[in-house]
Parts: sequence; structure tokens; C-alpha cells
Amino acid sequence: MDSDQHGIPQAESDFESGLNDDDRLDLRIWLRLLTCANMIERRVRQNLRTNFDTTLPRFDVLAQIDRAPEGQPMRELSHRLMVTNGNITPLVDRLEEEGLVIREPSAKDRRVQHVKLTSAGTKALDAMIPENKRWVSDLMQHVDRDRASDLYTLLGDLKESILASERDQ
Amino acid sequence: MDSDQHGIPQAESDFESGLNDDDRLDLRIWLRLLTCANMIERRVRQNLRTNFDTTLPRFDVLAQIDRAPEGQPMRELSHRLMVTNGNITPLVDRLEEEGLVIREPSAKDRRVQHVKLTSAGTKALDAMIPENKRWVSDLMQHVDRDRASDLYTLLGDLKESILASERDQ
DNA sequence: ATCAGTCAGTTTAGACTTAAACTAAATCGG
DNA sequence: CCGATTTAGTTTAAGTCTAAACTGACTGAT
Repeated sequence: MDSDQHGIPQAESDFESGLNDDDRLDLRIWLRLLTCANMIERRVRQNLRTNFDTTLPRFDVLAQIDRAPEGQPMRELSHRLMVTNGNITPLVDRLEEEGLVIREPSAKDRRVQHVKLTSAGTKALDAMIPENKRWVSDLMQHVDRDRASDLYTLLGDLKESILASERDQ
Repeated sequence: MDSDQHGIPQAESDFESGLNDDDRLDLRIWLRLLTCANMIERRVRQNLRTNFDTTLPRFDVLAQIDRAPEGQPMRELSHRLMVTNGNITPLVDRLEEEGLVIREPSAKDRRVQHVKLTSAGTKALDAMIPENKRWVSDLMQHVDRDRASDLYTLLGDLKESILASERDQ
């Protein structure tokens, strides 16, 4: 079963555009990448909702803050989560209302707000993290371990290629 | 450079949760997958905006309709694009307002609407598709071709694993 | 010292997405 | 035939995300 989407025409309809096999391979990689990411995301989102009554973006923010116990500036959160600044503000607003995080103004730079987990935030996150790991592992359990390791390496190659392309733009 | 995100704690902080190496590998694969998909999506979205003044979801819908010249039911679109039904309705509404697609009621089933491209829609899409391919290929140009081919295969493995996990749930 | 440029964070407007409830139409077992 | 169930599509409410404009704070070259 191959339900690739995002509207790529079949290979045989490509003749007119002067594209070569490499272009098609690249597109197909992108489509599979999207398919896999979407399927995993959907499952995780659904599990977060039914088990913890929360959302993926909120979990992502909490988990990212957790990586720096002394607090993260908003800018660091948006960069690491690869979303815009304006996106983080209302997410942190809501998490703060719920008592899971607090903003602390930086002593060194009055523009900066350090966001930290409260004890309630830590507690909530500690409950979610192992479950989240289990959900993801469940989805990948049928991939041979050696091949999973290769996949990880090749995704690293892809990431470097994208970064290189962005550099020389 | 490794700017993984989505808040996975470092490996050395995992000791308390009883997870094994496989779980960590699975999580890391997911994170890289997300990182790559996000980076590519962002570039494509930005290019669609600056070059064609449109959005990725609209392009996706057009391109998906194009795969079935006789028209696609809404249900088929939402399934292929992996989004909910309620998402497709306003997208098609807008594309119809812009004159790029039309809804045609099915003769066989009065619930079904077949969505087709208009000639304006076909024209717009034909301009976008080759550009889109070029953008994606640019981002992957630094991946060795053999390795790209391996990556495609391994993503297929992953997809099958996810489908298998969903089946036996 | 100053001021042009940059940076952190917020706000705004608009688009997308979801889950869930809803309408209308088809199907299927008796 | 007929009621129960399913299915296609829409609507609704709430949340997410973006780009762009904005405010206030820092920086660095003169």
C-alpha cells in the first residue's frame, strides 16, 4: 500500500517538465517523510489528548523548557521548536495560566523573559515523557534495529544537506 | 550541528525511566524526521507564497485533484492529504471562489461532490509543480544518490511498521 | 554621547486544523 | 418495505501557526 499524497503526479506524467530521475526520487523522499511524520504526529497528538488532556504544542514547549532547568528565553524556545516568536507567546501564556510554567525577567537583559517549569509543570511532564516514548517506539517496533540505525544516519545526511542548501542561498 | 527539538531529554537523563537504547533510537528518529519535514515544509511554503501568492494546503489540494482528472470526492481528498473532512470543505470553498476548482454533484450518490480543476486551476498548477520539484531537489542535492535511494527504502520500512502497529491496535 | 541598526517579545489579522456535533443520503438486515 | 447503522459532507468552537507590524531595550560605530 502506497498512499503517497501532496499531489505529486505519477512518474509517467513527468516527461513534459524535463525533470530527471533524481528529482523524482527527491520528491518521493519528501512525500514519505511527510507521510511518516504525519502518521506519528497524529498518534502522539491523539494519545496526549486522551491520556493527559493536553496538546502536542503544549507538550513540546514543556519538554523543551525542561532541557534547561535554569529557564529558557522565549527566543530559544521558538528557535528550538522551529516556530515563529508570535506562536510561543500565547502558548506560554496559557501554560502560565495553568500554573505549569512561570516567566522570570532576566537580570542581564530587560528584554528577555526566562521561562521555567513550576513543580506542577515538572510533575505533569514527568508523567507524559515515558508514555510518549512508548507510543513512538510502538510505531517503530517492526523496523529492524540495524535498519532503524541506518535510517537515523541517513536522516542526518538529509538534515545536513538542507542546512547546506540554506547556507549557500 | 544537531538542533533536535520537541523536548527530548538528553540520553544521560534517561536512566530513571527504564527505557532501553531502542526506545531512544526511535525517539531520535522521530525528532530528525520532524526536523527535516519542518525545514522542507517551511521552504516550500515560503516559496509558494513569494512566487505564487498561495499556500501549501491550497497547492496540496490542487495537486491532489490533478491526480484524478475525472474529479475526486471530498472524502478522497481528505484521506489522501491525511487531514479531517472539516478541513477540506473551506479549502475547496476558497479555491472554488477563486475559480480554480468546481464541485460537481455525483450522479450515482447524491451525498458525493466531485471536485475538478478548472482550466485556470490546471494552468496555475502546471506553473507551480516544476518549481516545487526544483525547490525540494535543491534541498536534497547534497545527499549522495545511493544514500538517498537507501533513505527512500528505509522510510518505506518505517511507513510499513507504522501501518502494522495501527492494524494490531 | 548618540543614533542607526538590531534584537526580544507581543500583538494583530488571517489562514489552517482538529474534534465533535450535525444534516442528509445510502445501505443493510430482517 | 423499514428502521438502525453507516457514510459524505458541512458547521462550529477552540486551538495553532504564520507573517508583519509594533514596542521597548540593547549595541556599536562614529
